[in-house]
Amino acid sequence: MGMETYIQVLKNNRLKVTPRRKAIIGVFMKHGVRMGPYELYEKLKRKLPKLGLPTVYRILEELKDAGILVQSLAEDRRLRYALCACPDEHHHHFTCRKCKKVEEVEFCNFNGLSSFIEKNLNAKVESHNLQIEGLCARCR
Amino acid sequence: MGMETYIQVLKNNRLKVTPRRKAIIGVFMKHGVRMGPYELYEKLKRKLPKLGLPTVYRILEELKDAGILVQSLAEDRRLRYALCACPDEHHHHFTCRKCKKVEEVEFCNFNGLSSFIEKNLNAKVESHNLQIEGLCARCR
DNA sequence: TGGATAAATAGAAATGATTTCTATTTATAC
DNA sequence: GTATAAATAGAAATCATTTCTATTTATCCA
Repeated sequence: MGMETYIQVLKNNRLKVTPRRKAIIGVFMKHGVRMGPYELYEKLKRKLPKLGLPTVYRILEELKDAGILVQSLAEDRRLRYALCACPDEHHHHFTCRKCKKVEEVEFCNFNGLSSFIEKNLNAKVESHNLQIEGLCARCR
Repeated sequence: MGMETYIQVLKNNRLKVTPRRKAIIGVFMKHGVRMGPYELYEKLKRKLPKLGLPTVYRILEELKDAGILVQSLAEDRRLRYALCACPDEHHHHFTCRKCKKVEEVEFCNFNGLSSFIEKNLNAKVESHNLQIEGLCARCR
């Protein structure tokens, strides 16, 4: 998925196409790893010396809501973000615990679990979030 | 699962059976909902006026590592904890987004997804964490 | 049962991530 | 080009979380 497609997603979500937003998406496209606000801020402050950390926080949240980024909880109990290559269809992501690379997992067999819950707990399942970790092909 | 069993889990993990730890487990047994450090601190400070918030943070982390508690990420981007009724066998938990009650889901069909990842990404899957939310039988 | 020992805790303090706020700038629609 | 609302900078506040040290306590063992 190229920058043009992400720009289209921004527009679809009524988010303006600003240099900051494009720059942050660009960093994620360049480095396929998950990153936190401060890491992005550090990587961008040369090109964008006036960038503020609050702006990074806000943009990350907006991009997550738009489906462009996925959020995950890191070992240090903080949130990291990574690019989602296909925001349109439901799927999951695999993160390498060593190099932090995030890869798409275009597969989900949650239906069985979901109907188990609806049947056994009589509950209505609304969302599920799966965080998968391990070692990628290169690091294993 | 009763207090005696949790005490046994503490011992198995070489954690001392202290009044604080028992009190925190007790609060979770009484309220079957997920809670954060400050909520527990508030609920306990009458019975344990000398309890400190850092102690609560530490105990929550220890009980999570021992498998007595499960951790989940709440909407406010903070971590909450809930009791795990069967720390021995792998399973998941369902949280009601309205009343925050946490229920056991003694089922997991992750194998299919796992072998999909190992085959397609040539990665080694080491762990997965599934957060399931919705409306419980009472709140739906 | 009582002392030895390491683990656990209180309490104060520091840390630092995250959020809030206001004035200014900028992307977009017309 | 201009109007408008959205986005941003920058400073400051907030507050969750962690660190540190002295003290207390659970547990082990004689």
